[in-house]
Amino acid sequence: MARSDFDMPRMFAALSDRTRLRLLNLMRDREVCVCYFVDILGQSQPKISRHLAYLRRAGIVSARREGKWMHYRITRPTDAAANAILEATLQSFEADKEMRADLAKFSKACCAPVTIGAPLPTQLSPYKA
Amino acid sequence: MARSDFDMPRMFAALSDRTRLRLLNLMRDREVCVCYFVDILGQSQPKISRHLAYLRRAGIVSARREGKWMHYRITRPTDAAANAILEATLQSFEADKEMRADLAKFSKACCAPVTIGAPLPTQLSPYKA
DNA sequence: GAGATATATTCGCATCAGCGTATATGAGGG
DNA sequence: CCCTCATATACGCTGATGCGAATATATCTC
Repeated sequence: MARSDFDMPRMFAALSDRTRLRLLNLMRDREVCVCYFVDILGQSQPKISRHLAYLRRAGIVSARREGKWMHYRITRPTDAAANAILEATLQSFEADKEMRADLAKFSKACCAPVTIGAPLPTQLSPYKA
Repeated sequence: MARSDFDMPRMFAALSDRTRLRLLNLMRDREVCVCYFVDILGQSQPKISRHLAYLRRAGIVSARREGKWMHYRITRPTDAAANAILEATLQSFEADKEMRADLAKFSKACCAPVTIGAPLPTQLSPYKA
Protein backbone atom coordinates (compact mmCIF):
# COMPACT_ATOMS: atom_id res chain seq x y z
CA MET A 1 0.00 0.00 0.00
CA ALA A 2 1.00 3.57 -0.45
CA ARG A 3 2.91 5.42 2.25
CA SER A 4 1.72 8.97 2.46
CA ASP A 5 5.14 10.23 3.53
CA PHE A 6 6.86 9.35 0.27
CA ASP A 7 8.50 12.37 -1.33
CA MET A 8 6.71 12.39 -4.66
CA PRO A 9 7.97 15.81 -5.83
CA ARG A 10 11.52 14.62 -5.27
CA MET A 11 10.96 11.59 -7.44
CA PHE A 12 9.46 13.72 -10.17
CA ALA A 13 12.40 16.08 -10.00
CA ALA A 14 14.70 13.11 -10.44
CA LEU A 15 12.75 12.10 -13.53
CA SER A 16 12.71 15.59 -15.01
CA ASP A 17 16.00 15.29 -16.84
CA ARG A 18 16.60 13.57 -20.14
CA THR A 19 20.01 12.23 -19.18
CA ARG A 20 18.65 10.62 -16.05
CA LEU A 21 15.82 9.03 -18.00
CA ARG A 22 18.36 7.57 -20.41
CA LEU A 23 20.28 6.12 -17.47
CA LEU A 24 17.11 4.52 -16.11
CA ASN A 25 16.34 3.11 -19.52
CA LEU A 26 19.66 1.29 -19.60
CA MET A 27 19.10 -0.05 -16.10
CA ARG A 28 15.62 -1.27 -16.80
CA ASP A 29 16.31 -5.00 -16.70
CA ARG A 30 19.83 -5.20 -15.40
CA GLU A 31 22.52 -3.89 -13.20
CA VAL A 32 24.86 -1.61 -15.11
CA CYS A 33 28.43 -0.52 -14.53
CA VAL A 34 29.14 3.22 -14.69
CA CYS A 35 31.63 2.86 -17.51
CA TYR A 36 28.88 1.55 -19.79
CA PHE A 37 26.80 4.65 -19.14
CA VAL A 38 29.74 6.85 -20.04
CA ASP A 39 30.48 4.88 -23.17
CA ILE A 40 26.91 4.62 -24.43
CA LEU A 41 25.67 8.11 -23.66
CA GLY A 42 28.96 9.59 -24.83
CA GLN A 43 29.04 12.06 -22.01
CA SER A 44 31.62 12.96 -19.41
CA GLN A 45 32.18 10.67 -16.46
CA PRO A 46 31.56 13.35 -13.80
CA LYS A 47 28.29 14.25 -15.44
CA ILE A 48 27.11 10.64 -15.45
CA SER A 49 28.25 10.19 -11.89
CA ARG A 50 26.44 13.29 -10.71
CA HIS A 51 23.20 12.21 -12.34
CA LEU A 52 23.48 8.76 -10.80
CA ALA A 53 23.98 10.38 -7.40
CA TYR A 54 20.87 12.43 -8.01
CA LEU A 55 18.86 9.30 -8.78
CA ARG A 56 20.27 7.61 -5.71
CA ARG A 57 19.35 10.51 -3.45
CA ALA A 58 15.80 10.30 -4.78
CA GLY A 59 15.67 6.64 -3.82
CA ILE A 60 15.21 5.40 -7.37
CA VAL A 61 18.47 3.54 -7.80
CA SER A 62 20.97 1.81 -5.57
CA ALA A 63 24.63 1.04 -6.05
CA ARG A 64 26.87 -1.93 -5.40
CA ARG A 65 30.64 -1.93 -5.49
CA GLU A 66 32.61 -4.71 -7.13
CA GLY A 67 36.28 -4.02 -7.00
CA LYS A 68 36.97 -0.83 -8.88
CA TRP A 69 33.56 -0.86 -10.48
CA MET A 70 30.23 0.44 -9.35
CA HIS A 71 27.04 -1.22 -10.46
CA TYR A 72 23.77 0.64 -10.44
CA ARG A 73 20.32 -0.81 -10.50
CA ILE A 74 16.81 0.48 -10.20
CA THR A 75 15.30 0.27 -6.73
CA ARG A 76 11.58 -0.23 -6.68
CA PRO A 77 9.99 2.32 -4.35
CA THR A 78 8.00 0.78 -1.50
CA ASP A 79 5.28 3.29 -2.24
CA ALA A 80 2.83 1.61 -4.61
CA ALA A 81 1.89 4.76 -6.49
CA ALA A 82 5.51 5.75 -6.95
CA ASN A 83 6.21 2.30 -8.26
CA ALA A 84 3.36 2.55 -10.75
CA ILE A 85 4.64 5.90 -11.97
CA LEU A 86 8.14 4.56 -12.37
CA GLU A 87 6.84 1.55 -14.25
CA ALA A 88 4.80 3.72 -16.61
CA THR A 89 7.86 5.86 -17.19
CA LEU A 90 10.02 2.87 -18.03
CA GLN A 91 7.40 1.58 -20.42
CA SER A 92 7.30 4.91 -22.20
CA PHE A 93 10.90 4.40 -23.27
CA GLU A 94 9.86 1.63 -25.63
CA ALA A 95 8.38 4.19 -27.98
CA ASP A 96 11.43 6.45 -27.85
CA LYS A 97 13.93 6.26 -30.66
CA GLU A 98 16.95 7.40 -28.73
CA MET A 99 16.19 5.04 -25.87
CA ARG A 100 16.02 2.12 -28.25
CA ALA A 101 19.26 3.20 -29.83
CA ASP A 102 20.89 3.34 -26.42
CA LEU A 103 19.78 -0.21 -25.69
CA ALA A 104 21.08 -1.33 -29.06
CA LYS A 105 24.49 0.19 -28.33
CA PHE A 106 24.36 -1.53 -25.01
CA SER A 107 23.83 -4.98 -26.47
CA LYS A 108 26.64 -4.33 -28.91
CA ALA A 109 29.03 -3.32 -26.16
CA CYS A 110 28.20 -6.38 -24.10
CA CYS A 111 28.45 -8.89 -26.93
CA ALA A 112 31.71 -7.58 -28.32
CA PRO A 113 34.60 -10.09 -28.07
CA VAL A 114 36.61 -7.58 -26.09
CA THR A 115 34.41 -5.59 -23.77
CA ILE A 116 35.16 -2.23 -22.31
CA GLY A 117 37.04 -4.05 -19.62
CA ALA A 118 34.31 -3.83 -17.06
CA PRO A 119 32.36 -6.79 -15.80
CA LEU A 120 29.35 -7.74 -17.84
CA PRO A 121 25.99 -6.49 -16.68
CA THR A 122 23.95 -8.82 -14.54
CA GLN A 123 20.54 -9.67 -15.82
CA LEU A 124 17.96 -9.11 -13.13
CA SER A 125 14.84 -11.13 -12.60
CA PRO A 126 11.93 -9.54 -14.43
CA TYR A 127 9.75 -7.23 -12.44
CA LYS A 128 6.35 -8.31 -11.29
CA ALA A 129 3.48 -6.18 -12.48
CA MET B 1 0.05 5.43 -29.39
CA ALA B 2 2.92 7.27 -27.91
CA ARG B 3 4.50 10.18 -29.69
CA SER B 4 8.21 10.04 -29.23
CA ASP B 5 8.53 13.81 -29.37
CA PHE B 6 6.56 14.45 -26.20
CA ASP B 7 8.55 16.45 -23.67
CA MET B 8 8.56 14.01 -20.79
CA PRO B 9 11.14 15.85 -18.65
CA ARG B 10 9.02 18.97 -18.86
CA MET B 11 5.99 17.12 -17.59
CA PHE B 12 7.97 15.65 -14.73
CA ALA B 13 9.29 19.07 -13.85
CA ALA B 14 5.72 20.31 -13.72
CA LEU B 15 4.85 17.50 -11.32
CA SER B 16 7.87 18.08 -9.10
CA ASP B 17 6.22 20.63 -6.88
CA ARG B 18 3.87 19.94 -4.03
CA THR B 19 1.69 22.98 -4.67
CA ARG B 20 1.16 22.00 -8.28
CA LEU B 21 0.25 18.47 -7.27
CA ARG B 22 -2.34 19.87 -4.88
CA LEU B 23 -3.81 21.93 -7.70
CA LEU B 24 -4.05 18.86 -9.91
CA ASN B 25 -5.69 16.95 -7.10
CA LEU B 26 -8.48 19.52 -6.89
CA MET B 27 -8.93 19.45 -10.66
CA ARG B 28 -9.06 15.70 -10.86
CA ASP B 29 -12.76 15.33 -11.71
CA ARG B 30 -13.84 18.87 -12.40
CA GLU B 31 -13.10 22.26 -13.75
CA VAL B 32 -12.05 24.61 -10.98
CA CYS B 33 -12.09 28.38 -10.67
CA VAL B 34 -8.87 30.06 -9.54
CA CYS B 35 -10.48 31.61 -6.49
CA TYR B 36 -11.21 28.15 -5.09
CA PHE B 37 -7.56 27.23 -5.33
CA VAL B 38 -6.59 30.36 -3.47
CA ASP B 39 -9.21 29.76 -0.81
CA ILE B 40 -8.52 26.07 -0.26
CA LEU B 41 -4.73 26.06 -0.38
CA GLY B 42 -4.63 29.27 1.63
CA GLN B 43 -1.84 30.67 -0.48
CA SER B 44 -1.38 33.93 -2.30
CA GLN B 45 -3.19 34.53 -5.56
CA PRO B 46 -0.05 35.32 -7.58
CA LYS B 47 1.57 32.14 -6.36
CA ILE B 48 -1.43 30.04 -7.40
CA SER B 49 -1.59 31.82 -10.72
CA ARG B 50 2.07 31.26 -11.44
CA HIS B 51 1.83 27.56 -10.68
CA LEU B 52 -1.22 27.24 -12.91
CA ALA B 53 0.71 28.94 -15.69
CA TYR B 54 3.52 26.47 -15.19
CA LEU B 55 1.11 23.55 -15.51
CA ARG B 56 -0.38 25.11 -18.60
CA ARG B 57 3.01 25.58 -20.24
CA ALA B 58 3.73 21.91 -19.60
CA GLY B 59 0.52 21.01 -21.41
CA ILE B 60 -1.09 19.39 -18.38
CA VAL B 61 -3.95 21.81 -17.85
CA SER B 62 -5.98 24.17 -19.98
CA ALA B 63 -7.96 27.25 -19.06
CA ARG B 64 -11.32 28.65 -20.01
CA ARG B 65 -12.52 32.14 -19.28
CA GLU B 66 -16.03 32.81 -18.04
CA GLY B 67 -16.52 36.48 -17.41
CA LYS B 68 -14.14 37.54 -14.68
CA TRP B 69 -13.36 33.98 -13.76
CA MET B 70 -10.88 31.51 -15.11
CA HIS B 71 -11.60 27.83 -14.96
CA TYR B 72 -8.81 25.30 -15.11
CA ARG B 73 -9.04 21.69 -15.97
CA ILE B 74 -6.68 18.83 -16.56
CA THR B 75 -5.80 18.20 -20.18
CA ARG B 76 -5.09 14.61 -20.99
CA PRO B 77 -1.81 14.36 -22.88
CA THR B 78 -2.14 12.75 -26.31
CA ASP B 79 0.94 10.74 -25.50
CA ALA B 80 -0.26 7.44 -24.04
CA ALA B 81 2.66 6.99 -21.67
CA ALA B 82 2.36 10.52 -20.39
CA ASN B 83 -1.31 9.92 -19.81
CA ALA B 84 -0.60 6.74 -17.85
CA ILE B 85 1.92 8.57 -15.70
CA LEU B 86 -0.51 11.38 -15.02
CA GLU B 87 -3.23 8.90 -14.14
CA ALA B 88 -0.96 7.03 -11.72
CA THR B 89 -0.04 10.34 -10.16
CA LEU B 90 -3.66 11.34 -9.67
CA GLN B 91 -4.44 7.98 -8.14
CA SER B 92 -1.61 8.38 -5.67
CA PHE B 93 -3.43 11.34 -4.16
CA GLU B 94 -6.07 9.05 -2.73
CA ALA B 95 -3.61 7.82 -0.13
CA ASP B 96 -2.46 11.31 0.80
CA LYS B 97 -3.90 12.94 3.87
CA GLU B 98 -3.48 16.52 2.79
CA MET B 99 -4.95 15.83 -0.62
CA ARG B 100 -8.02 14.31 0.94
CA ALA B 101 -8.34 17.26 3.27
CA ASP B 102 -8.14 19.62 0.31
CA LEU B 103 -10.95 17.77 -1.40
CA ALA B 104 -13.02 17.89 1.79
CA LYS B 105 -12.56 21.64 2.03
CA PHE B 106 -13.54 21.83 -1.58
CA SER B 107 -16.85 20.04 -1.08
CA LYS B 108 -17.57 22.25 1.87
CA ALA B 109 -16.92 25.41 -0.12
CA CYS B 110 -19.16 24.27 -2.94
CA CYS B 111 -22.05 23.12 -0.78
CA ALA B 112 -22.12 26.18 1.43
CA PRO B 113 -25.33 28.24 1.12
CA VAL B 114 -23.28 31.26 0.15
CA THR B 115 -20.32 30.32 -1.97
CA ILE B 116 -17.19 32.31 -2.45
CA GLY B 117 -19.06 34.16 -5.13
CA ALA B 118 -17.51 32.31 -8.00
CA PRO B 119 -19.43 29.97 -10.24
CA LEU B 120 -19.71 26.42 -9.06
CA PRO B 121 -17.26 23.92 -10.47
CA THR B 122 -18.42 21.87 -13.40
CA GLN B 123 -18.34 18.15 -12.93
CA LEU B 124 -16.54 16.53 -15.81
CA SER B 125 -17.35 13.18 -17.30
CA PRO B 126 -15.21 10.49 -15.68
CA TYR B 127 -12.03 9.57 -17.47
CA LYS B 128 -11.76 6.33 -19.33
CA ALA B 129 -9.03 4.00 -18.20
C1' DG C 1 -15.30 55.71 -18.65
C1' DA C 2 -14.53 55.26 -13.51
C1' DG C 3 -14.42 51.91 -10.07
C1' DA C 4 -14.46 47.20 -8.38
C1' DT C 5 -13.22 42.42 -8.83
C1' DA C 6 -10.60 38.38 -10.68
C1' DT C 7 -6.55 36.99 -12.59
C1' DA C 8 -1.96 37.45 -14.77
C1' DT C 9 2.55 39.31 -15.07
C1' DT C 10 6.78 41.74 -13.61
C1' DC C 11 10.59 42.64 -10.50
C1' DG C 12 14.11 41.66 -7.27
C1' DC C 13 15.99 38.28 -4.55
C1' DA C 14 17.50 33.80 -2.70
C1' DT C 15 18.14 29.14 -3.88
C1' DC C 16 19.05 25.34 -6.72
C1' DA C 17 20.19 22.58 -11.07
C1' DG C 18 23.43 21.45 -14.66
C1' DC C 19 27.83 21.82 -16.75
C1' DG C 20 33.03 21.61 -17.49
C1' DT C 21 37.18 21.43 -15.08
C1' DA C 22 39.93 20.02 -11.57
C1' DT C 23 40.70 17.18 -7.75
C1' DA C 24 39.72 13.60 -4.26
C1' DT C 25 38.63 8.82 -2.94
C1' DG C 26 38.98 3.88 -3.30
C1' DA C 27 40.58 -0.47 -5.13
C1' DG C 28 44.17 -3.39 -7.50
C1' DG C 29 48.66 -4.52 -9.14
C1' DG C 30 53.37 -4.22 -9.18
C1' DC D 1 54.31 2.29 -1.11
C1' DC D 2 53.58 4.07 -5.75
C1' DC D 3 51.06 3.96 -9.86
C1' DT D 4 46.96 3.28 -12.45
C1' DC D 5 42.23 2.85 -13.21
C1' DA D 6 37.25 3.66 -11.95
C1' DT D 7 34.38 6.60 -9.74
C1' DA D 8 32.93 10.44 -6.78
C1' DT D 9 33.04 15.05 -5.19
C1' DA D 10 34.30 20.18 -5.01
C1' DC D 11 34.48 24.58 -7.39
C1' DG D 12 32.93 28.34 -10.15
C1' DC D 13 29.85 29.68 -13.47
C1' DT D 14 25.30 30.31 -15.81
C1' DG D 15 20.55 29.83 -16.08
C1' DA D 16 16.19 28.35 -14.06
C1' DT D 17 12.85 28.21 -10.12
C1' DG D 18 10.01 29.81 -6.21
C1' DC D 19 8.61 33.50 -3.54
C1' DG D 20 6.49 38.07 -1.89
C1' DA D 21 5.39 42.50 -3.29
C1' DA D 22 3.88 45.51 -6.60
C1' DT D 23 1.69 46.33 -10.87
C1' DA D 24 -0.78 45.24 -15.16
C1' DT D 25 -4.77 43.30 -17.71
C1' DA D 26 -9.47 41.88 -18.36
C1' DT D 27 -14.28 41.96 -17.29
C1' DC D 28 -18.35 43.63 -15.14
C1' DT D 29 -21.32 47.35 -13.17
C1' DC D 30 -22.92 51.67 -12.90
